[in-house]
This record gives sequence, C-alpha cells and structure tokens, in this order.
Amino acid sequence: MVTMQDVAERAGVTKQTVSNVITGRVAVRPTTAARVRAAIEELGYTPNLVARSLATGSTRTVGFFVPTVAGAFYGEMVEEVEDVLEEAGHHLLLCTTRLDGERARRHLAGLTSRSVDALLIAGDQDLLGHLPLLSDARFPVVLCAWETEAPDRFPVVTIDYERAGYLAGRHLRELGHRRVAVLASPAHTARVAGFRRAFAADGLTVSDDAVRYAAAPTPAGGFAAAEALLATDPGVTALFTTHDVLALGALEAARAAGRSVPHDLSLIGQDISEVLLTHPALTTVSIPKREMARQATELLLRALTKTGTPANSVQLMRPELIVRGSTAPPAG
Amino acid sequence: MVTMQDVAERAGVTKQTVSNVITGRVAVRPTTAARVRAAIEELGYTPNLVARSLATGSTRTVGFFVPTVAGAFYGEMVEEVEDVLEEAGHHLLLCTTRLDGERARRHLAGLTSRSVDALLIAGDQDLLGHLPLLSDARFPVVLCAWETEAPDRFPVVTIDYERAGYLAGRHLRELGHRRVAVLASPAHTARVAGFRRAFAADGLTVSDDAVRYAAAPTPAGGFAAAEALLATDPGVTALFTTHDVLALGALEAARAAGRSVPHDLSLIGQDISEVLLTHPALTTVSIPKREMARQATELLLRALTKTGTPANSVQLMRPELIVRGSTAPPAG
DNA sequence: CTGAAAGCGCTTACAG
DNA sequence: CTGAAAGCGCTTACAG
Repeated sequence: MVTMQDVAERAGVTKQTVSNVITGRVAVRPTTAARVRAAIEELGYTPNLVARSLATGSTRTVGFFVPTVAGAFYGEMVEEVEDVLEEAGHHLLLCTTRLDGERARRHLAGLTSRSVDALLIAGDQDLLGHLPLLSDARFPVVLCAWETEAPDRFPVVTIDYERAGYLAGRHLRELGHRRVAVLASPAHTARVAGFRRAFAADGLTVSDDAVRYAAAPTPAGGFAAAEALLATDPGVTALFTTHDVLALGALEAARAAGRSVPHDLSLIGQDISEVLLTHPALTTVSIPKREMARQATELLLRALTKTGTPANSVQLMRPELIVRGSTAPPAG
Repeated sequence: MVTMQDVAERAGVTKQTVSNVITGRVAVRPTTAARVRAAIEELGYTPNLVARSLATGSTRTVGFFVPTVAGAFYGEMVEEVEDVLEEAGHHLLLCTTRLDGERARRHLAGLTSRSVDALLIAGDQDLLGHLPLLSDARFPVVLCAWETEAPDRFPVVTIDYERAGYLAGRHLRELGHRRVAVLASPAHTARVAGFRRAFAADGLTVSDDAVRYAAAPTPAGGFAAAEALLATDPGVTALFTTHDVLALGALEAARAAGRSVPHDLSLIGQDISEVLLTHPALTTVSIPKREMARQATELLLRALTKTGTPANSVQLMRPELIVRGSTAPPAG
C-alpha cells in the first residue's frame, strides 16, 4: 500500500507537508501543493484512516443501535441516518438488538473499544437496562424513537407518541364514534393513553376490556386479536390499531366478520407503511420517523464539533393525521 | 482513558506482557497472568481497537453494500450478516446505495480507506459499474443476491433466480393453466426466463404481451399493471408476480375486477414477505435470502483466515415452492 | 516466560 | 511556508 511517505518522496517534500496539503490545516505554497497533489494522483494514494484515527482520536464513525431492520420503520430511519452521516463524512456502524439485551450489551462494549465518535440509540426496549454503562462514555449519546420515559442523562429526539394516539382518538370521536376499541402492541403505552385522553375530553371512557394486545406484531397477530374482539364486542364501531402490521390483520378480520370498512367499521392506524397500501386505503396517524432520525443525527453531529455533549433536551416531533378511506361516521 | 501501559504499571510488568495475556499469543506464567487480569479488572481497561488495527492491519470490520433497507428483503439479509459477523467478532459497516451509483462509488472509496477487512455486495444494480475499482482491492470481496450475469473475478453466492421463475411456472402449468401472464420488476429477467422455460417444455409460449413491467415496485404499481392486464387480456387464468409487493397490488386488482382468487384467477409470487400475509394466503416461491446471506458472509470470513481470496466460485441457493391458498386449477 | 526495541501511518505543536 | 521530533496505543519479532 502506498503511504504518505511515498507521496512525500515523490514530491520531494516531507510527509508533514503532504499532511498539510491534505488536511488544509496549514497553508502550503501553491506550487508545492500542486506537486504534492500530482504525486498523490500518480501514486493513487489514499489516506489510511485507521492511522489518522489513532493520531487524532476521532474515527469519523458513529454507531446506531436499532431493534431490527426487517421492517420498514427502522429501515427507513437507518437510511436517513446514513444520509446525514454521509454529508458529514462519517460512516455507520449498525447494530440491531433483536429483543436481546445481552447481545445489545456486547455490541455496546464492542463499539466503545472501537472508539465510535458518537452513538445513536433507537427504541426503548433492548438497551434500556444497559444505559448506565454509558454514563461515563467518552462520546455523545442521543436517544430516539423513545416511547416510554427516557432517562434524564441523555438528550432524546422522539415522536410525541401520546399525541399520535390522541389524534387517532380525536378523529374517531369527531366522526361520532362512541363505542371504540384498541388493538395495541404491549410497548405502545403512550399511544393508548393519548387515545383514551381524546375520549375522556368528552366524558367517555375507553374501558380496559376495549384495549386488546396482539400476541405478536404481525398481520396474523392482528387478525386473531381483531377477530376475538369483533366476536365478543360486536357493538364496536371503530378500531384503533397502534402498529401498521396489526392494521392489515384487522382489515382482514373485518372482512371475515362480514363488516365492510369503513361503513360497518372504521379503522385507523399508526404510520401505515407504504407497502400496506390496501383498498380501502387506511386512515392513519403518520409518524415522522425520517425527520426524527435526521434531527437526532444532526444533534449528535453538532455535539461532535461543539462542546462535546449535546444539550440535555427532549425534542418531540409532531405526528399528523392522514385521513384516507378507512374511517367514516358510524352507521346508525 | 486507561491504556495498556497503565495496566502494566499496576501489575508490575511491561505492556508487552499485558499484550501477551490479552492476545494469548504467547504463554504467560499463570500467576503473572492473574495479576495482569486483576489490574485490567480494577482499572476497567478495554483495549483500543484502533491502535490494534494500525499495528495488525486488520480492523475486524466488514463493509456491506445493499440497495436499501427500507424493505424486508435486504433488511433480513443485513440481520443475518450481522449475526455471522458477530460470532466472528467483526462489526458491520453498512452502506445503502439507493439506486445511486455515484453514492455507491463514494462509499466504496470511504470503506477502502477505512481499511475494512472484507466487502460483501448485495444486489446487481448500483455498484455494477464501479466493480473495476475493486480489481486491486487488498481485501476479499463477495457478491450476493446477484440476478444478472456476475463478473468473473469475484465469487458469488446467490439464488437460482431462473429456477425460482421455473418453479412458479411449472406449478401453474401442472395445475393446468395455459393462458398465463407475468407482472415483473424490470431487473427480474432471470425469473421471467425461468417462468417461460417451464411452459416451453410443454410447447407453450408466454408471449411478450403477457409480460408486463410495473412502473414501480409498490403495491400501487402492481395494482395498475394488473388492472391493465386483466382489462386487456381477461382470458388469463393465472398471474405470476416477481416481487412480493406487486403481488399485493395484483390481489387488490383481482378483487376490483370481480375475480376471486384462486377460483377465477390464480396468483403466485416470489418470497412473499411475512408482512404481506393476506387472505387467501399467497402461494409463492420462497427465496432463501437468510441462508444466502449466511453463506456469503461465511465465505468472506473464511477468506480472511485462509489464503486471502475466496475460491472463485458461483454458489446457487435453491428456491422452494410453497403452495398456499392463491393457486388452483383454472375454472373451466 | 518476560522485557527492550522498532514499527504500524498518520497528526500536532514547535523551530527555523 | 517547510522540516525534525514526538506521540497516538497497540503488536511483533527478537534477545535474554
């Protein structure tokens, strides 16, 4: 491999001068610089970033923890993070945690000794118990896509999940629905709470019986839960689904129960993935996950150039109601 | 940060001895080793992998190029690659190329100067034009998920896509279908060819008119193409879809055209993602993408320990027909 | 089995 | 504006 020393010899200077023209930190006489650049070109020199990292202490690499990339939600976030990082000349070390806390901990140790410049953590499940390990981290850490209470010591950029649930509830309430139900993933507590709040404003309550938890975040899980719900509580006129894949199952369950959507049953979801576009198109509360990922990454990068620790703040991205074809006023 | 030198002083040895107990390369007297380990524990020492990389020339890091992670296909591959890598103590540098050749090229340069130990490239679109840059790479390269002709110089682990199409065709032919059509993504040439071969065996031909290309790999794209097809060619009794999201659109188009699946129209896809489970469940040819990813990564890692270049071979993973509810003999 | 020396390829003050 | 020196934290032969 060709080194800086090789370039220096070719250009008739020392390697410090080569370094100077590359980094631009120190002015170099134009003619010298041109000679160096020519030598770089001729030799096909490309700097050894490992050596540079050892000397500077910065790897220009950031770690990203994410629960999974098998679904669109985090997958899109990964792409967004990558985009922001690339603009800043950083690379992405990806770790998926897959509901495995021990695995997450191991990766955390790995990234630390690998000297990542910063760490972004999405999802409040797997790594939660290991966050204390980060208390004396030598690099900035930012949390995102956090639905439960976030630890005080790290800045977080997340969605206002409570409001996401509220918007869904308010929409159904305003359409005139009074008997509603929820199909939720267990972790989606904030959305359920927000949904309830929307009805509480009218003195209505969403009973615990009306909140069903799917056994698995899959269409099959949604189908089973919705099927059971519609069987035991046929008076329900609208259904709120906290996870997009559950919505797909619910839609099929409604069909199977002979209830047409939206006339016999309104259906509203959360951030319906593009891949789930169905007929009728599902009304949803969109979760600005790409914007969230972008904000979080930018916060992280800013901390790299500024003080070193990002402002200890909580930034909430606003969800947005998108009315499509699966909701309507109740029949009667 | 605590260094090897600190540990050495604490344990009353030199740093070389500390290195020896950590790497295990050279035997160390048990009592000394114990003292060193105790010092490591007390000081919370964790080796600086950047320094180690500079000294050894290995970063224990592999780059993975993938077209996107916004869908399940490559997302699942990423997780599989990560698993194999973790077992071997390597980390994943992820680059999504997003149909952007220039972006792919930039990332390629970045990974090279970052001294990745090896490179895995999935998908034969974005990076194809830049492969020559890799001709003098100092690290092993393996290609996977390659549907078009692969360049000779790199080993490839991929799916027998031609057979995947063939299996779909043979299934429909054996059910008795004679008037069939294809809904394809433009890049899926091998699958289309295989599908045709299955019918050619019976002296039947699938005309060019019967092969439609979706404008976009989305349910909407599949819907539009299927809708047009069913309108212009209502005699078709079965439809082969080369991409799972197209299948979803096709299913809706069939419904919209008043044709029940599978009685009035059989539908067969490729590797229907779990998230697309619908009623009727779609018959599909499954693509063993996880196994492929695993094989490719293991091949890559083997090259790291052995000769340095993986065997220049082409390994094809066998797809498998999975009959579910969306195919049946033609009506008449 | 342990230690002294050199080196991996860069950057960073500091002289000149 | 350019060069000589030291250092980043490790590993790797090589003596002893």
